Amino acid sequence: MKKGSKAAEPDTNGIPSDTPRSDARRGDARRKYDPEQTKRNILEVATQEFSAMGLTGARVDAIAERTNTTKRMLYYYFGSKEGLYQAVLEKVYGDIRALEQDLHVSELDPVEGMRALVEFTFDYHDRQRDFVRLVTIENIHGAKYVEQVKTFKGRNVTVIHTIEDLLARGIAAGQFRSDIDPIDLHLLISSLCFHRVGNRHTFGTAFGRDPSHPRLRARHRAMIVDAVLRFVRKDD
Amino acid sequence: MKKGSKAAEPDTNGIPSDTPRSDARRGDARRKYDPEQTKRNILEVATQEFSAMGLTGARVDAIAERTNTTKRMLYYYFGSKEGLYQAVLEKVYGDIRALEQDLHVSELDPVEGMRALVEFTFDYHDRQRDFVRLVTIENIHGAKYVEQVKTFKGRNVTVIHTIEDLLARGIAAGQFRSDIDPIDLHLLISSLCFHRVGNRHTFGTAFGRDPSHPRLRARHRAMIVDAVLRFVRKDD
Amino acid sequence: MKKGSKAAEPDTNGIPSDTPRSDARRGDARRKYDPEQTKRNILEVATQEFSAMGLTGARVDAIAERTNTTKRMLYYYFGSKEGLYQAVLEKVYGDIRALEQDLHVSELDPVEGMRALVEFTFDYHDRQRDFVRLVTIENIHGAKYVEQVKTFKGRNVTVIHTIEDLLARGIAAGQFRSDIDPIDLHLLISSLCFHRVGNRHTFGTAFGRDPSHPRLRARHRAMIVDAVLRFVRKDD
Amino acid sequence: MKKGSKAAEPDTNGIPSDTPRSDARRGDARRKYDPEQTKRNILEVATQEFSAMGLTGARVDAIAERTNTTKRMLYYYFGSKEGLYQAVLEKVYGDIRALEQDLHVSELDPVEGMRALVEFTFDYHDRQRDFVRLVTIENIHGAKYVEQVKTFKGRNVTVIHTIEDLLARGIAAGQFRSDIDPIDLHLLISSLCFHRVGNRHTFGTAFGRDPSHPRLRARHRAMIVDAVLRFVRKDD
DNA sequence: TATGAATGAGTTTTCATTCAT
DNA sequence: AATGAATGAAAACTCATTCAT
Repeated sequence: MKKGSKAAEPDTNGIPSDTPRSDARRGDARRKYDPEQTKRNILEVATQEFSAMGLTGARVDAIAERTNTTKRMLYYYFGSKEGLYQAVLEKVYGDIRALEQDLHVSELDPVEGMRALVEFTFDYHDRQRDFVRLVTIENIHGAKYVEQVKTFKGRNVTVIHTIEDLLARGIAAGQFRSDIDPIDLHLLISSLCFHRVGNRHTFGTAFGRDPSHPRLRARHRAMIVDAVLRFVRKDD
Repeated sequence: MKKGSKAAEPDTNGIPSDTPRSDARRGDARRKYDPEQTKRNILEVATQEFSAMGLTGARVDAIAERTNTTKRMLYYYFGSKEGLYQAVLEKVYGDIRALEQDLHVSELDPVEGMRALVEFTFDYHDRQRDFVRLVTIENIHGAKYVEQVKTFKGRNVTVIHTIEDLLARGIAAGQFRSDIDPIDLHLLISSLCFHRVGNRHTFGTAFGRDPSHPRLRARHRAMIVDAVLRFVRKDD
Repeated sequence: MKKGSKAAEPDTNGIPSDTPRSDARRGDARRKYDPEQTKRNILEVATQEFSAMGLTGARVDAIAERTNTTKRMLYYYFGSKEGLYQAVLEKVYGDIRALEQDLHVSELDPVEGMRALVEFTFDYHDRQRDFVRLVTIENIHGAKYVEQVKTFKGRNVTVIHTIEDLLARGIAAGQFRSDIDPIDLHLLISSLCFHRVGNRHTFGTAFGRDPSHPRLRARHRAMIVDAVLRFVRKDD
Repeated sequence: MKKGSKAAEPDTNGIPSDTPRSDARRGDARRKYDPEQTKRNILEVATQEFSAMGLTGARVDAIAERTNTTKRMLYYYFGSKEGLYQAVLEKVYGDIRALEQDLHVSELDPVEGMRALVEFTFDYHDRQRDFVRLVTIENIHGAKYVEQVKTFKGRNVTVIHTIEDLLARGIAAGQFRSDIDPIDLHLLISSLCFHRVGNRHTFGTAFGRDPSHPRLRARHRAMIVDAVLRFVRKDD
């Protein structure tokens, strides 16, 4: 009944996952049972399925079928469909944090730092469609599952701190306006980066233009950076 | 099995629907056979249910129960769960167009017109959460249902025309930049108005701040208008 | 919702039905309501539908839709789905009787008479597929509906009398064997004429050869006549 | 809700199925998990139900109730009502082939071989009423389900080869006519054996004579063998 | 006589989850 | 640690029939 013995890799759009197989088995002989590997495999497949179908739309059978293991293991490790969904959310939020560490905007000039932050946010959303979709799905469910994800709240403070730092330095340098709330600015940036990915299907249908098309991608990136910089810039 | 005969009103947030009841029941006392009323009633309930639960999450039984009729009528008029969902999409997209007609931005000064357009867009999304949720849900499904809605594609051109007109007049008046694509601008405005509503749950969880709170609402409205105007404004 | 306002004529294979429209309205002014016409229309459509789908497979809605009238009338005139089915059986058995009157085998030489009878039986089954299917369907239901059809039993005696007469004259003339039971002979003839029509689909699928194909038709007709004559002929 | 654990045996009329129970349960006491047994049990019950009620008339619930398992297992193994129906067709057509193998007509004198073939065909149809009914039902459905049964087409060639062999040897021996098409002959034999079983209800109603009555049975058997032999025999 | 709307009981199918091995 | 079989509850959908006009 299984579609194949190898589960397709999730659509990470070229960004390597932080748990490569070769690395995970480092030092091991090829074991028959590898719980970590099994769990990871389930999580990968589940990420795709939940992302593609939503929490209610996803089918436990469908997930199990694309897995290297069976449905029973899914319950063995994650307890329930919802448990698996939460594990997926946890993993996905964990992935993004790893990337954010690489952003050292505090070392940049405020304007350049702001640009870097927006570009990073843009690129991340543009690439991590699964993430965008899962956030969307969570909102359909009133964010009630993400609330239980421990890593969730903490990671968001970081971004705000980054923005606060940028704004403060920009204000001090006479480059930025002083009346901007950092959380509002984060919302503004997020909006611009998120919407074009999350709602690209209805947008594409409505206007016959797919916002994720490579050509548009570059233009949107420039436009969003431009819009944000114009917004924060101090009027002369 | 029925919960009662009083169907809950949909969350239209004070904006009257374009098919007022008084008209539908013209002159009559509560008639037993009133197909239009029956269909409207089903659609209203279904809008809430689909909006709240998603296409897969919604339950036909649950919809029927909150209706004045039975499940059978739902199939009688809409053929299937998906057919009903599509009818809901059609209605919801129809509602926004009706309102757009009332915006006579072409009579306004470009800057004021732009402000009016953004404020309208902001207010609409802020109030019509069902609409925002349904669009989100459609995107989870890759917009495949809205694609089958005949009236959908033509419907959206209007906004673009409005924007084109505003841009042209603003450029002519030396107020606006001349390098802005109208569809991109629409996307930008939409992003700002949509995201804070659609993703308010995860946002609220992340930052302990509900973007739909009345106090934030006004600030966001001003911020978004400001951001858009700064974006389109011609540099001196 | 209706497919069209005109119901397609049943597949009578070129043999005119005994109740042509023009005839039915003879002498009438074009009346708004014509109960006989309505009934006939329903019966024609029902014949096709029951013949094509079986008693359980036929859908009252489907019949009504292809009718000039509505479902309600169907119940008005025929009481129930089963009532309509029985009316169809009655009509179909009535039709065949009308044709049998034209066979005057008693005036023919026994061998020629037998040939004529077999050819008539062959042609009738070959053309009246609806009849064959309905008989088949009745057998699925243990013939419990046809038992209530008044015209049914009577009409079958006629054939047996015809055969008895042929056999008697053939025996007297030294042409036919004297040990043949007329009802058994009728069964034999029926078998040969019925099976190739009733089971032509599985036969066609099994052997890649459609027994109703015109080329085969002539060959089968000759073969069956030949087989029957060889069977009844007296050995020298 | 279950009627009980004793599932009624299908009407195999004394001919053993090719998958005897004793073998399936080899050495074990009644096992709880025995997929083959479960599938076989469902198939047996389904054969009866479909045969008795037709595809549309059969009720999945009714089948499940007479089974040792639940309705769910029926879907687990056969996917759908139609899938189960197809599996029944496949089994039933498989059964007849198995028996055909035991007929070694090639070792017999042509006339005796032909007699043996006809008698086998007669006996098989006479006993396997379920088979006859299912074929009838398939024809109501235009053979569209049997067309999807992979094993079906190849299966039927065997009989034709047998007939070809008999005809060739009979012609060589100067016993048979040389102008007979083997498929036509198969159709002729089938007709005679099938019709009296498949249409015995209407026949019984029409002539007050049940063709499946033991006394008639023997007479029909002899008559059909006689008719076929007279048909193939070479004229002097 | 005629009609479109309405319906309750039933029918097929699906789904997350657990059991026996 | 792992598995294929099994399940009950619920979900979507259908159908012959009747009601109100």
